[in-house]
Amino acid sequence: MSDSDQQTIDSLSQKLADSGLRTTPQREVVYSTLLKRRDHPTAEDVFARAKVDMPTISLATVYNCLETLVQCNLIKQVNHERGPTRYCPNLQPHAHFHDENTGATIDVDLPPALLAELKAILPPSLEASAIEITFRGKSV
Amino acid sequence: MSDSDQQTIDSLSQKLADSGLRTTPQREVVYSTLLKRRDHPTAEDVFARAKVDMPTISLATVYNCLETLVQCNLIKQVNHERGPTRYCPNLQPHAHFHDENTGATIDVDLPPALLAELKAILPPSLEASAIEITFRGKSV
DNA sequence: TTGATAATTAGAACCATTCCAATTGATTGA
DNA sequence: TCAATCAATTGGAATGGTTCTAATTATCAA
Repeated sequence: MSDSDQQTIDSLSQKLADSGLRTTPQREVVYSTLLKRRDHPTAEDVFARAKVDMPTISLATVYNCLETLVQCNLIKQVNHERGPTRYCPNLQPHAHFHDENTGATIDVDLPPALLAELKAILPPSLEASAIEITFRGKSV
Repeated sequence: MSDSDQQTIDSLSQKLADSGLRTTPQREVVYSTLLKRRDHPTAEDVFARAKVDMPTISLATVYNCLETLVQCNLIKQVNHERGPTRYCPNLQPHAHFHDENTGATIDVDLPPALLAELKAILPPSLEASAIEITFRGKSV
């Protein structure tokens, strides 16, 4: 394991501990799987990749770990139409572009000013805790 | 049926015909159900409401009709996390606010200028055909 | 009217996800 | 150190929204 991997596992342990949760080998494998290839894998994708490092891990555990990581704010869920949920370790404010040609999900940085403008369109009675912006289209 | 209902059914027929599809009693009932209460019902909701006017309609037909209406650009699908798909006859550019208190989905008008700014954050290689903006939060 | 095509229908199948009950693993306190 | 307790993992069953299938019914065009 590289130094930077060890560092990210440290921050994983930190955030888990903050929520009173344990650092388990399964959680480490699932989290490092997401960091390794940031291509918005599904739970099944993560399962397949995690099994390379830990052949005994179960799909149920992958779901459990992903949910835990989401709750600890280490990763984000990405939904597109009714497809399977995808997972994303990018914590910066960003939008998603769904490429209809390839099926790929691409991160698009979101300028803070635009985020503020978006929040401003809400009537005062509505207080947003999260915004999700999704583009659908084709890459040329 | 009121004059305005008849008018909307006329535009339904028009758009269906444009796509080479027939105007059926089921499609009329499903469409008018969506116009009657614009509260983003699920397919099951639409089914329950449509049955009042047409007790023999089936859930499969409701799904078929909703899909047809989406394809004819008469209604929009709204997805939120992994909940059931909801349906919306509002064709103006708008965002959705999901109220965590009530579960309600609220339309929020989207200024054209903001829409343009959003499209501008995409790299030139990505051409968006649709944008979806969803807020999650609480109403106060 | 007749044949072709479109639409509806009931129920089966699907698939991502969640639930459940049993087991395994880790931590705490005697 | 050794229980006792609690957390986490596991395989498989169950769930729920949606889609598929095959049969029937309705509509249209010749």
